[in-house]
Amino acid sequence: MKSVTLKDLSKYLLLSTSTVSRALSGDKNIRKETRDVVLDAAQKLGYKPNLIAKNLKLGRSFSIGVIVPEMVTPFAAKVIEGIQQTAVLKGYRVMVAQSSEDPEIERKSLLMMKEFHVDGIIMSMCHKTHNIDLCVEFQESGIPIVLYDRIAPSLKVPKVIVNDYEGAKAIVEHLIKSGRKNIVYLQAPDYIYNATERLRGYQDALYQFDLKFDSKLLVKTKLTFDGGMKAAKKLLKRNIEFDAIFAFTDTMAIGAMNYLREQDISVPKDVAIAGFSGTELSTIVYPKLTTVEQPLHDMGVEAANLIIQQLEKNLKTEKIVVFDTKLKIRDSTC
Amino acid sequence: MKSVTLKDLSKYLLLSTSTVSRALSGDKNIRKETRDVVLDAAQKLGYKPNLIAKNLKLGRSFSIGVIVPEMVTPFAAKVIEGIQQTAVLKGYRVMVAQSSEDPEIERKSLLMMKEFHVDGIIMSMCHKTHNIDLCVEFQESGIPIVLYDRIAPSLKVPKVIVNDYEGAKAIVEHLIKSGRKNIVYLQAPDYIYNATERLRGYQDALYQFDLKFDSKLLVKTKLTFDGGMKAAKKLLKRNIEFDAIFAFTDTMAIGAMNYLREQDISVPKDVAIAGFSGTELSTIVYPKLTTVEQPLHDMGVEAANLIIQQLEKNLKTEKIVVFDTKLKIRDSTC
DNA sequence: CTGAAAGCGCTAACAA
DNA sequence: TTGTTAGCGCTTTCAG
Repeated sequence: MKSVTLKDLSKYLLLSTSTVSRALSGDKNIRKETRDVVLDAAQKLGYKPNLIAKNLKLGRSFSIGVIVPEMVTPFAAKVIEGIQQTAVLKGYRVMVAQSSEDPEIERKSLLMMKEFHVDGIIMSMCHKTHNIDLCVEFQESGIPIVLYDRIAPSLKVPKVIVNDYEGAKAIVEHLIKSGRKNIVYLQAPDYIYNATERLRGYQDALYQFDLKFDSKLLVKTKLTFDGGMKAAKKLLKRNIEFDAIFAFTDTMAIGAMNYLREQDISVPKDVAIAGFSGTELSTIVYPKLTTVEQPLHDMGVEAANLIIQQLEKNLKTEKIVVFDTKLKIRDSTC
Repeated sequence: MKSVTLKDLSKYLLLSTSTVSRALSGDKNIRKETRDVVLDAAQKLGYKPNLIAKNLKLGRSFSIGVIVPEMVTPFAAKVIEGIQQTAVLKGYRVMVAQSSEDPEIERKSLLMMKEFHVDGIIMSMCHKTHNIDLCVEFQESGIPIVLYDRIAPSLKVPKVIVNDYEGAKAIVEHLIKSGRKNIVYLQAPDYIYNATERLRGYQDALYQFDLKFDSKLLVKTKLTFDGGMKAAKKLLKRNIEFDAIFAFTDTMAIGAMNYLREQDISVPKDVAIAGFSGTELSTIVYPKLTTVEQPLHDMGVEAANLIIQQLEKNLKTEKIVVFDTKLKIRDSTC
């Protein structure tokens, strides 16, 4: 089942391959009639360009690499969906790898992407500095990079993020307004960019309502259900008084919430819980989780557009696209 | 930042490109010394083979397409992880697309995969017949296909599945043994292969315990949280008496469970709930969900191996690999 | 406006 | 054991 090639087409039409190629690629140096003839024949013979050959010739692979930290939650899936949709529409394929929150795996994935000659890379970094050197190297060797969500602020590349500061501030304000005084912030490790942004939002919300910031209410933990659980455990064990938790991610929030419930602490009566992400997860747990919703699909679309822009126009930007978030108040707070 | 090519290498070594190529590819027709020299030089100059060129020459793309029905749950992610890991190890890249449970999107994805010249396809079909024609066509045109989980029984391709019948039977037995008499089966639409297998397990478990099968307890619904919810709603509205639900997927089980709770029906006291899949979702909901766990990662590994086997050995099998499931009893049943 | 020819980087006959 | 050569399917100068 050999597929029909440009050569076949040119033989059939008694034209040169170059003419056929030009017709197909919409070159202006061609008579309209010949163009139409070629297009018709291509249609009829079922001609499909061989991307591999095209790639070799053009030195591009028409593929975009995506590296995400995890895929346990629908977070990445939603973004990838947006990327995929946009990319395929413009003739790019998408290759996904997950770092599993391990900077070394992330590094290997980057290297792999290079070996596979992806044209560009979209990445959410599991560590804000660890692989910066590679990213710079890639940039310099002509592989553009776009960062989203978990970015490295120092890297001079386009970025797609949400307003972490505002989102965090809004949700903490909501907690305060509903009468909470001792609000824990379940923080992510420092090597995650957004962690500090959301901390700022948390602190400013407190200040604004004349609540003082208490570092005992700051618990650093891993970005997992388990991390959230352990953090809650630690809080109880240390006998720290708190009536609300704002967690860096929904996952952590859910982990904490489930642990508290197991200890017969009522959510939201005793402790209100709020997260950040806004994936489907937040609506299937009990009670439903108050969270800051991010436009994940759109973020993916934007990231894809940014990378393709660089590819097509050879245009180096450092544009930062900031999406707004939406506060979703649900049963875990009141 | 041009990368070093075979030609560069051959010029540098004053050897022909073919010799260098042979050395690198581990051809036996080469003197050990020259081989070593070449390998050394390749290392030193940082030679990386250009896969695109290789692809064009060999008529292969060294990429594997994966088509999954959804990525909202970690189900697909786990399988993909297994596929990815195995594939990359053997020099293949993985390209993922999701059909979103829409056979037409699945079809488009298949076509896209072909356009991108993937060497083989791993797929979990959202509809057991809709795209069979394309699959057959692909097979015949030399693109091998491996099916997993949601298979099409009639397709003569390798398949990776779990023992749906046994898994379903075991979990329903567990429900019966814990005193449940009126067990609902939330069934998936008929166009999903496993739906009928699990139904068989359900029925046989009933028969075995002399419970009669009541078709009123069979509710067909969509494979989503929402589907589960609506099914539960329907059951209540119809005033059907039931003390347990066995759902086709965890997602559906969770949807139903959440709805019942909202109606102040206690799980597991009034109604026990069990699912099928065994992803992390089942452990983060409240109460934790009893489910049939599938070895998703291993299924991915196996699927990747099966496709690569066909690719490398040009070996057409129709091997069906059946994995065992594990019954995970949690708080949603007792 | 069209054709001839070269070449992207690699592999694999075929020769030597 | 090594080199020569052709060619995978396509684009793109350069001539005509």
